Amino acid sequence: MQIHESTIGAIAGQAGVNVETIRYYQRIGLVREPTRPPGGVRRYPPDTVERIRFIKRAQELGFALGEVAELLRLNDGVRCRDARGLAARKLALVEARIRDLTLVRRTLRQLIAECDAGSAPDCCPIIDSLSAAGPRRN
Amino acid sequence: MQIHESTIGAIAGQAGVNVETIRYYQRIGLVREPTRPPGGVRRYPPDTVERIRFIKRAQELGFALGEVAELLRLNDGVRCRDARGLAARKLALVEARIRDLTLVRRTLRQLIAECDAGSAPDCCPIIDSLSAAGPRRN
DNA sequence: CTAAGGTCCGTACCCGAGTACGATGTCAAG
DNA sequence: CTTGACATCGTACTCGGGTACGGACCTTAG
Repeated sequence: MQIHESTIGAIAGQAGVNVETIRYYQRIGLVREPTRPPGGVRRYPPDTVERIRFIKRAQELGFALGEVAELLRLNDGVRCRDARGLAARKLALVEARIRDLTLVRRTLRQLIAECDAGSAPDCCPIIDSLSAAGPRRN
Repeated sequence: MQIHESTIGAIAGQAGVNVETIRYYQRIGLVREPTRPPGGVRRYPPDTVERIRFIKRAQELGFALGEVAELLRLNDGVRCRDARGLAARKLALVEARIRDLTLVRRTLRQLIAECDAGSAPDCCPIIDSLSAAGPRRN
C-alpha cells in the first residue's frame, strides 16, 4: 500500500495541494492525466508530486501558470534549442524583476531610515520616491 | 481649458489608463472620488495622475492592489508609526522575493551555460534544480 | 440650438487561478 | 456484502483586476 499507491488524493497530500487543484492542472495541461483503467481509478507516477511542487514553487517566484508550462516544456521536450531561447527570455524577465525589486528595496530602506531618524514632519515620502522612480523610465 | 481641466478622461489620458480603470479604483477606494457638483461633472485634482501612476508602478513591482492601498496609506495617513511597521513588513517581503529570484536567475544561467556547452544529453535539468531549491526550505 | 463627444452609473462580462459541490462510481476493511 | 472513504466528472462559484456596454445626462463648438 506504500510503494505503488499514488491515487490523486495521495499525490495531493504529498504535494500539499488540493485534489481539485490537480484536476485543474490536468484540465489546463500542466499535469498529465494517466489513462484510467476501464472501471477503475487513475494511478499517478510518483514524480507527479515533484512536478506539482515545481509548479507551486515557480508560481511563488512570480511565474504565471502559462510561464510555468513553458518552463516545464524545457524539461519535458527534447527540443533543446527551443529550450535555450525560452530560458534566455525567462532570464531577461527575471533580471528585470530583480532590478525593479532592488529599486523598491532601496526606497523602502530609505523610507524606514527616514522614519527612524524621526526628523521629517512629512515622514514617509514613499509616494514621491516611488512615483519619481516610476514612469520616468520612459 | 488647460490649467483646470482634469475630468476623468483627461486624468486617464495623462496616467495612461482606461477611464474604467479609474472608476474601478474609485469603487475599491484606491482613488478618491471628488464630489460632483449637482448636475455637473467631477473634476479631479492633478495629483490624481501621480497617484494612479504610483499604483500602476507598484503593481508592476508585484504589489497587489490591497498592498498598494496600504502603501498609499503610509503617505495619506498621519500615522507614521504604523507606516514604519508596514514598510518594514513590505521590505522583508521584497527581500525574500529578491532572494528567490536570484536563485532562479542562477539556475537559468546555469541551464543556459550547460546548453551552450552542448554536452548534456539530458540538457535542461531545470526542474531538478528548481525543485531541489524549492520546498526543501521547509 | 443642436449635434458630437465626454461623463455617470449600473450591470455584465472577461481572464487567471483555483474552490466547492453533487451525483455517481470504485475500492477495501470489517 | 455492506459501509464509508475516496475518485471521477461536470458545472458552478469565488476573487482579483479589470473591460465593455448601454442609456441618461452634461458640455461645448459650430
